[in-house]
Amino acid sequence: MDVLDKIVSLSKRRGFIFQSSDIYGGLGATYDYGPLGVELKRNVTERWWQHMVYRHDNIEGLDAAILMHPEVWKASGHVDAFNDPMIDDKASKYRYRADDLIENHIEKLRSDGKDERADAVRQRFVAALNSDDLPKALYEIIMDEEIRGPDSGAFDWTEVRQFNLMFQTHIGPVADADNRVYLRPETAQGIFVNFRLAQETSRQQVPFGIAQIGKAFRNEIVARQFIFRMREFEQMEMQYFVKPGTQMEHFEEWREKRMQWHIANGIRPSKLRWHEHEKLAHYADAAFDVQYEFPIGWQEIEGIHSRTDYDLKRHQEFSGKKMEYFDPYKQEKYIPYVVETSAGLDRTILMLLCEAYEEEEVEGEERVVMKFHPDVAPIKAAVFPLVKREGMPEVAHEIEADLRKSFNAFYDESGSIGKRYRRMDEAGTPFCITVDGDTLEDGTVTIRDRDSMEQDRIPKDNAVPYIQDRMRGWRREG
RNA sequence: GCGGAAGUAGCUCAGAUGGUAGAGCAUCAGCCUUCCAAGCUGAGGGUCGCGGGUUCGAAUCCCGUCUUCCGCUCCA
Repeated sequence: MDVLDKIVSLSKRRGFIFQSSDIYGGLGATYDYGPLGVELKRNVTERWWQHMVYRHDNIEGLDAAILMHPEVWKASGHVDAFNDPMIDDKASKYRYRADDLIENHIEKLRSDGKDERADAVRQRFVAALNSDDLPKALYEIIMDEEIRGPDSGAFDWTEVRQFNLMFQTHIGPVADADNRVYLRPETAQGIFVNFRLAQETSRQQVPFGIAQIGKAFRNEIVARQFIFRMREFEQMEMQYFVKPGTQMEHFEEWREKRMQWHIANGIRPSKLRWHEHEKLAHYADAAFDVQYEFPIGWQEIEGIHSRTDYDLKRHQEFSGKKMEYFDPYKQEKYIPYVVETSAGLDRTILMLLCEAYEEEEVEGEERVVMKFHPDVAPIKAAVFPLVKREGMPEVAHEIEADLRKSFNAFYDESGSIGKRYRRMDEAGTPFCITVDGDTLEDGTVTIRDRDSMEQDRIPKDNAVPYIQDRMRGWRREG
């Protein structure tokens, strides 16, 4: 059983993450956050909002709708980019993009010196891309050119089928092509289309940013690896609008800030790295991803992209509305450039789960402990009466009620004290307070540290400041 | 979506050749216990993923479907 499987199992067992619609057999690549998971998630989004919006006087929040005008996705390029014509080689069972096959075929003709033929196919290909029935047009080219399977060498194809990665729905009770809308495949466009309104109403001046946390949807052909790739997922992103020509300095500034944020959440720097995009998307002039070393390998959790003025320009073109910013000092107008920080919230959660998961050996027994940074831990402290009598439960409940005024706390009197500690280890609770005989005598309690398993004895009334102090000084060991 | 494998209690699994289900852990209650899951007693929990078929009878055979895993394909 590998580590990811153990994390999946613990997530279900302890109430972090469940498969969606579990009692009906589950819904593919869709997951629900349980009682502990939702706390973890709220802590993360809260920290992100604090870090991005409250600590910067030039960043404003936004919460745009999931449904948007269909033209948005034409302007953004998603209608084209998220529609792939696919064809299967029946011999090898491999699937290919039909347009790629034809482009490669044209390349091959050229390298064989058959330029005339290549030009003819190219012409037909361009016509096909603009045709009303793209799959059929591409299929006919593949047939006429007798393009063979790259892996099998066979000429045995299925029809060309159109894959659309955007979820569709309809406005109004009657479903037809005229009222089709999409569930947003990314949150960024909600920021771009609101750029002018947000800027004017908040009276911000360039450079400034708009931050948003929200759901996005992609009808992924393959969506696996637990919550790493889901069909419904959540993004935390900020678009920073800057003066053209200054984008690289802001790009570097945000790269540094975003990396520090992950480290501040308790991720070891050795498990994080930058990945630079070799081939840039059509809109970008620089793109770096933050990657984390998951049990499944190094994978992206956040992208820092310099998107130029592509998006605002496209919306200006498609909407006919000006997307320019007027600089009152220099008396000049321009379409701002955009530096984007876009983090996957669910991937961040998975990263925190993977980072926290530890198996230790304690006196010959295995101990599973989630070493979350205390600030993201779902439960900050648990309170136990050592035994269920002599008034200890009552005192423990009083302490619990006191703790709950400051943060999420938990009470447990069931099972041996050691068992209760281990339960809280799996929940990642950093502190456990135990009421014992001495508490009844002198009002002190023991407080046990999740990571070291060491105990301090403190006055019970000092529990909250003690915990808050220890949370501030927390460092991941190792 | 294609190919392969799998789907039995919350978890990990056992149930040869078809005769209507078990274990350990977990959970709950009680006892015991003055600090790191291991004592005692008892309880709850499964129409064996779902639907259909074959059969006197199916967890066990056949078909479909859903889900998961692996390999493709895709990935702003």
